[in-house]
Amino acid sequence: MFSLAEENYLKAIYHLESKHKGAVSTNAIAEVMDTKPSSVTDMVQKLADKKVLSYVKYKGTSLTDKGRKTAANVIRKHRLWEVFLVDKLKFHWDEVHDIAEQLEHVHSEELIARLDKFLGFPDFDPHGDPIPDKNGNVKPTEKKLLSELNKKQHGVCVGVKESNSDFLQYLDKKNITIGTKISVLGKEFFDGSMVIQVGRDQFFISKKIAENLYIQTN
Amino acid sequence: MFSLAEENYLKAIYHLESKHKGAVSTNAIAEVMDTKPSSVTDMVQKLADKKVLSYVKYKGTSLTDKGRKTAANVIRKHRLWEVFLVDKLKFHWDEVHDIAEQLEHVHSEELIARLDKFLGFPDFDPHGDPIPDKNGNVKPTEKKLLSELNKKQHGVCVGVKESNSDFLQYLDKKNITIGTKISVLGKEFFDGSMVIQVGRDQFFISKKIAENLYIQTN
DNA sequence: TCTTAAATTTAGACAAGGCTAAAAATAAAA
DNA sequence: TTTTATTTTTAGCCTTGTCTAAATTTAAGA
Repeated sequence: MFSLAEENYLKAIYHLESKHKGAVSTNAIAEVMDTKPSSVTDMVQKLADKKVLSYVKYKGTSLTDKGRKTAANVIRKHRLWEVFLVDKLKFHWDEVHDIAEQLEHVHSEELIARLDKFLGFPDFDPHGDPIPDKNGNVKPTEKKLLSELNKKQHGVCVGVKESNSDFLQYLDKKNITIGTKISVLGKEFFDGSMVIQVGRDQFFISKKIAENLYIQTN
Repeated sequence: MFSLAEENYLKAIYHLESKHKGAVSTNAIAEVMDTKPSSVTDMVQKLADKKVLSYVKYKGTSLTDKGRKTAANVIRKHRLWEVFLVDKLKFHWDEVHDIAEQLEHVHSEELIARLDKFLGFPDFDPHGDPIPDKNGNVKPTEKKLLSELNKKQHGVCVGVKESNSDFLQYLDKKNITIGTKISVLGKEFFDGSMVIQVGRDQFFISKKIAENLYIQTN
């Protein structure tokens, strides 16, 4: 059994590993955890003792299989609770993160199994992120960023990369959500901006927006 | 905002106050919290500083209005989650306590408001205990113990006093649950035992059982 | 009322997690 | 290849919540 703090560290390291390949640096962990590097060193040594990550002084850490599984399980719980909050309690997708952050630490296998069933065994959370299975495995998905599409291509929005509140609210204003069809009408190579079509509306979006929207084409 | 430990102390003191009138003793708190009296003294002094209870050395403590409201709110959350676990996730009523014990500490007013609505604004939890409202008020209910009934009286089971797992499983075996009609066919004054009718079945129950079942008559 | 027993509090210590300041190791620049 | 800058670790301290052992207060019995 892991403490709340330990679970949060494992989760953070899991996310960092999936972004930048190779060992995760102490400073990187400190930044996302919003703590001091010295605190990270302490915790990382403790977690290494518990065999959930391997740590080499001054060289960084990486999760062991056990650590990766544990982290994936916390993320599984987080995302299932997010589905519950949005689908059942009718929260908006930009409101659920902090609450799920608390709910993810409730310990009960049975609870999660039943919640999963109650929600209809969802594969994705409200932001389009995949929900790991009981064993911590994540189905590989072939999605691309909207910014990778070219003129005249189209696809369906299947997720967002960043999910901060401002961005999600922007998407709402533009009626873009998971499942929305998006067509690229024009693309400016100078700054990466695009003109896209969403439903009957056509509008301009910046490169930054296009780089944070995942699209499935086919 | 109160810590997990503080919320648990407030809850325990709330329950103790409702059982035995007058100030709550340090030892009594230590017993239900499963800690040492010295730990209780520390915490109680801290909570007195926070104005949620009044404490007189060697004399015991009692909740202030603020403390009572805070405690009732934790209990409100606990009971709403229990309703969720039983009604929606199909847990059995003897399985939900430990999970609700964790869920009750999730902080979000909005979450509880929406959960309440989702559950249809229930008034009682699966054990028949009343759910306090947002302001910490509990509707006074006029229920009596089955042991207070006499021969030929009858009523409907509206709750249980103790809710330990063995007792709840006994009730299940006898098909007694919230809403079950119970008639007293006979009562032995020597030991307080009874013969009761539940559905088509008639059977003997001990005084101890009868003292732990709440009945509404009328 | 005096004495013993029970309840309660104080003092001092510990583990978890975090912080600051200083030391050590690595990386970058001259 | 030195020197400087950055990253990481160590050492020592703090807070929360807990414990044990000892001291103190209250309650009970003779």
